[in-house]
Amino acid sequence: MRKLPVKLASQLYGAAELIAERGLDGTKIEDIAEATGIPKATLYYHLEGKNAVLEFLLTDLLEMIAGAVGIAIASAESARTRLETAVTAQLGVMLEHPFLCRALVGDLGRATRLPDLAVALRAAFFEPIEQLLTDGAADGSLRQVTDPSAVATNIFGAITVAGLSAAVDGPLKEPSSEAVRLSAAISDLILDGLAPPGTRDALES
Amino acid sequence: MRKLPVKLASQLYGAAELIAERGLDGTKIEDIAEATGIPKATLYYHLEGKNAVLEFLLTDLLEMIAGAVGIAIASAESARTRLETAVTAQLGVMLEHPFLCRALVGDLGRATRLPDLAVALRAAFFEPIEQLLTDGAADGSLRQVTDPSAVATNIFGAITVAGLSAAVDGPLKEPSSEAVRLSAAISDLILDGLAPPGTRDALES
DNA sequence: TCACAGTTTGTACTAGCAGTACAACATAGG
DNA sequence: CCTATGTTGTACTGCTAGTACAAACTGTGA
Repeated sequence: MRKLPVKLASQLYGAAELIAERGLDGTKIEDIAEATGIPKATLYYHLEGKNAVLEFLLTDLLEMIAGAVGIAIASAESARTRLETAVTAQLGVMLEHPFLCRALVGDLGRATRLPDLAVALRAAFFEPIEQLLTDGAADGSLRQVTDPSAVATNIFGAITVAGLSAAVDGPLKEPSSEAVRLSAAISDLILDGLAPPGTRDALES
Repeated sequence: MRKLPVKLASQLYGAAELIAERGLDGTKIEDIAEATGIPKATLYYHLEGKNAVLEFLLTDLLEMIAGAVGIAIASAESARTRLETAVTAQLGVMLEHPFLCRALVGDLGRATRLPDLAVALRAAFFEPIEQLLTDGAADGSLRQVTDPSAVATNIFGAITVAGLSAAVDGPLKEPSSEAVRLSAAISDLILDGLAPPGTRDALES
């Protein structure tokens, strides 16, 4: 795949809503052509097919997430604080782009069958969290867990499903404040847990 | 859709792996016919099309999950204990049926566009958890949280993504012991949280 | 044994869409 | 003004979902 000219790339976003709504298979190339204003022949000149349209859009989303999370975890704060910031950052990007998220969830199967995308997905969502768990155990701001990789998957799942649910429920007027609200619930859960106060340390001793 | 004769229903499972591997759109009706041993004409006599094949398989999976979780939460234990049991139950069913899970994740978009299935999905995964949170706040075995619905979504996400990841990584020799391992990690996280011992109550006071 | 309803299955067909081919045209840089 | 590269319309091919239908098969009940 040649590198897409900037102008076309931006037009391509016009197809996101369509794909989110109907899925890639329910969307005809002609529909994409019409929605984006890019003629079919031009689409095929630059892209290798329908899948490439989705791949382009999703790669972009994942890069945005990876970027935002990368900034969040690069600060000098404790791992615990950076974890909270990273959660908010990821949700923030997801809620800013509900159509891309819906396209992602809608064609997750295809996405996981696109090898580059699977790697990008891991890099954007999963690896930063795993890193923070390690950092937190080191700097003492987070407890050492038995199975860090499984816990990272769980956190990743909690965040991602929260973001996807919100995206499926529809676009928001205030994406960033909603991101703060949802990430507060996640931090509340994964930091303090659900055991009633006082019972936790007792169980561990 | 007429009710499918039992014999055909059981044969239909032979298509699960195929659909998991390639997605529904990558799977030709002829392939399904060959894999299941049911001729194409017979498939169309009983089912309304490709989607109906997927719908049948996924409805079955969701019923199994709803059933297992239903048993788990019906016991007389504390809500906290029932929550742990329910997590294990859900993961158990998911890990027993990796191909169905992969088909589900692979065609999640289509699944969410099948209205019946979306309802079944909520009933199987989400609602039982929400109920347990309420019960736990009532019986004192779980802490009262600020936003129960958001927290339920997070737990639901943690479990589901754990199950789906395991399914995507491939079938297991020992699904039930793996389910125990994964659910231990989840319970560890959602009950005790990641804050180091001693810091939690201080923060809350 | 027969009649009849429902089921099974092979074969042939239709329709719609992804992707290709290609020629005419536009544009920009040297 | 010449050549590279990009743009676009049009026409075409090939594949596959889904349909049509007739022939055969199965079981039930009289």
